[in-house]
Amino acid sequence: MIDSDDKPKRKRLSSGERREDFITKAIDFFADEGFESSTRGLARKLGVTQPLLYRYFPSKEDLISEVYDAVYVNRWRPEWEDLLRDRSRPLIDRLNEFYNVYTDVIFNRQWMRIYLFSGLKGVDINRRYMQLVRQRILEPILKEARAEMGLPDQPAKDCEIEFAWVMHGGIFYYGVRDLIYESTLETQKHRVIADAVAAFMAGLHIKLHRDQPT
Amino acid sequence: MIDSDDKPKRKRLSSGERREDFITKAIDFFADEGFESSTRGLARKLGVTQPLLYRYFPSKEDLISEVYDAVYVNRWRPEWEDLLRDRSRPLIDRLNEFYNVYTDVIFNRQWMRIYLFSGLKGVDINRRYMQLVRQRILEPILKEARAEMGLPDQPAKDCEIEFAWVMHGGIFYYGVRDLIYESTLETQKHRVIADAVAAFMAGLHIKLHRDQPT
DNA sequence: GAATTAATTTGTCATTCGATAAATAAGGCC
DNA sequence: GGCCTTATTTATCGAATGACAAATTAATTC
Repeated sequence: MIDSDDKPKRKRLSSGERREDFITKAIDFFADEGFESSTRGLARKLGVTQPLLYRYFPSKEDLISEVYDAVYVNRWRPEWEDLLRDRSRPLIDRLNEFYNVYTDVIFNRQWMRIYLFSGLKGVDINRRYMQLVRQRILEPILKEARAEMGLPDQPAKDCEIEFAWVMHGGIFYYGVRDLIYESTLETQKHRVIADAVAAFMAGLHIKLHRDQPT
Repeated sequence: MIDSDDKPKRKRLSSGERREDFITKAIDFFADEGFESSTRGLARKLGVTQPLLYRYFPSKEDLISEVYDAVYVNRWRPEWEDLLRDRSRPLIDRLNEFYNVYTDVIFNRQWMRIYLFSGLKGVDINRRYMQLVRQRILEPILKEARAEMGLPDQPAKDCEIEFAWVMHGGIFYYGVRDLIYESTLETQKHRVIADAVAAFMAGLHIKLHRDQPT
């Protein structure tokens, strides 16, 4: 009557399948419980015994590294960078579309929590990720803005990059409030993005014209 | 010759002093190592034995609660709210001064890390803190903005509050990048704040006029 | 300076942790 | 259907954890 684990019909997976299953579920597990949670808890969630983990990963830390890769590296979409450089459209449209598709990827509980957990652990993968954002997103945005405004191309100043970071961080923090603290209002995401992008673009116009060297 | 702990001249503190010392150093310790770090590690840092902690706090979780209070509750300055309501000055000046003094308090490694650690733990103190920010900071800002623009007083709309959150979050995230990821540029804090506040105010002007019901 | 109080340490217990070695069993191959 | 490979489990180790009880010692009181 009870369909408890009366029959320990343990399913046997190929090495590759099992490994993939481990990583996929480890993302959920560590996102929920943090990286300090036990390998036994993870094994329970996986439906296997704890030592089996050590047939696939030499240590807990190695497993965690693979989680980082699966979340940060594999979910990055190179076409985002193309989108931002498409000069057939006004930059403000590109920014809106970019932040909508970008947040489609990163605004989920897993991504956000893994990002914050790993940041607090001090692993350098976060620093590398932020360099990626700066070089592949923010600096191209500033380059496109100068082009659209008819200004000569030149490397972005520090304070311009920081200004772009404030918009980016403001949008990011909306996701944190939504997914970590679960305390956003009912405003739709695309509306928040539209307002943030509009304010950024207007502010940047003033800023770039003012900061212009003689 | 060696001034090692040859003489275990253990200093004896009064109950009150010891307790205060514990909390002060526990803030540093947990900010550095996270709340999952051991009470033995904390005791080592305090220069006492681990069971002594349990003479002052019934459990580890009780000690952590006191750390929250010391960081969140006790560092809030009610005069911030007065500053924002001082109509003898332009709102943009008040915002600049507010965010400069506010970030003087929260932009330190302790505050930031404790905030992020506790947020991921899911304790409700973060949610309460964000309610505080909304009610005591953001809603007053929107009220002041309407007054300065000569618009009738009315409760802020959700999307207006979210717009204020984006500025607030953008500035906050600057602190995170600086103190958690240690990867900000050399731009001075007050410059970043000035740009963020200016863009917010300009955007808000447009937004409030546009959103105005007939 | 002896007696008393209370701050602090020593000693310890039951769990839980990451990790390893050895035993077991499921599935593929001929 | 028996053999062989290997995926998986059982059993276990040593270290670390939160917490408690009892012993010790520094400071206070008279």
